Amino acid sequence: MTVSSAGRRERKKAATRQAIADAALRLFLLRGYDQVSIRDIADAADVSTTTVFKHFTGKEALVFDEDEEREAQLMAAVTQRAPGQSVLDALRRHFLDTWIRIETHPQRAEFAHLVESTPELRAYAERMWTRHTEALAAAVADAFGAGHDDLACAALARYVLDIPALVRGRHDLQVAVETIFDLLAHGWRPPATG
Amino acid sequence: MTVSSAGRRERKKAATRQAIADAALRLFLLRGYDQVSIRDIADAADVSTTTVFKHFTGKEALVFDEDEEREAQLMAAVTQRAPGQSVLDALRRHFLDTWIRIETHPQRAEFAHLVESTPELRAYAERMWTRHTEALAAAVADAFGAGHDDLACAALARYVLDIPALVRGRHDLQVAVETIFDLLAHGWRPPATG
DNA sequence: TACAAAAGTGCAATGAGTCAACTAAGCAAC
DNA sequence: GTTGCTTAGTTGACTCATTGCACTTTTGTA
Repeated sequence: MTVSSAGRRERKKAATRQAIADAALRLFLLRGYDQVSIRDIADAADVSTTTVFKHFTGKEALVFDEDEEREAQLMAAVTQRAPGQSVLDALRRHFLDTWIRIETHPQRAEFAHLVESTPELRAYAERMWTRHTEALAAAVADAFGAGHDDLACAALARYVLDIPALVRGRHDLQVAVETIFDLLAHGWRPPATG
Repeated sequence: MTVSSAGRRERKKAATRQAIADAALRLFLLRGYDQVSIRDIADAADVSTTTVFKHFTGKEALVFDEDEEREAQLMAAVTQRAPGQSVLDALRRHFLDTWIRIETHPQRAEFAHLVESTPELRAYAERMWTRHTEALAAAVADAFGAGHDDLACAALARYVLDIPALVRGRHDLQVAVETIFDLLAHGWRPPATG
């Protein structure tokens, strides 16, 4: 029975994890982050509170269950860019094409609002996002054969990862992203004022 | 006796606050952040634990008791820059002159190590620092008569405030800071290799 | 079948942070 | 000075996140 039962444990584990994440998100959206306790989530998912912590490092992590994917996409944008395309250009395209699309997806709206309206989550999201700085910096450095501690690469990585926070709430994300990349490519210029 | 006794309450309050902050820092440096409870601090300062929270918003805030000052300095660097000096230049000078001097001050070393070695504090410090983005962005925007929501100004503010995190741990802060400002002024260039 | 690893449970404990009712010190006006 | 308002501080109980431990159940495997 090795084949048919292979990974039953894995699947059940994944199912439990998903049940917890689903229950958490549902309750958070329904009542607000602060108004939901781990106990509530555990009950809704029909597990014990300790089991919740076996699957997630903390309450905040329950909200951001699918972040590795987006990091991977970002990394891929650099490492698997079209031949002849510059790193900066690859990143710009990634933001304009992939990132904006995801961010403006209708389903994303209420989730975004949840994060937006909970200071604790906003802080966590930002931390989580900028935490990928090292990985992206390494990818950029590799693209140039520079050392992983190269300052210019680290700066580019961080500045690019700041973009989501910077353009948040702008009416025209497209224009906003272009503005930032223009600054990164050509240097900062004073704003044009009447 | 209006003069000599004026604000005795104020002074006592300030004294209590200081006693708490001092006790906290002393214990943190002695035993490490995680190994000190609010209870310990309250006992050392001879107040109740609730009093601690009357003066400080949370445990982390006990460590960063004097941050408004540095924000004010930064703001002043922009608003009170020498005539004819560009904003970017004023900021560069501020970092090279004032910021590096403070950061490399001997007394600062053990404090820096405490923050450095406590992930919770590192995250908090970064958040605290970048939280001033709005204020700095407004100051920069004012310098150009632009609106307070001007994206280019917001980006510059955030990117400048990222500098401490970016150059942390570099052997030559001077060079590191110059590198970043060069990027901000003239755009990003691939690192020179081979 | 028997055994080891992993998933999950229950329970108790720690520690941060909040709340409400109370005490007492400062301060002002009379 | 005494009356009375304001506010710092106290006390103790409470909620909740998070951890550790000992235990049971399930699953994979020899």
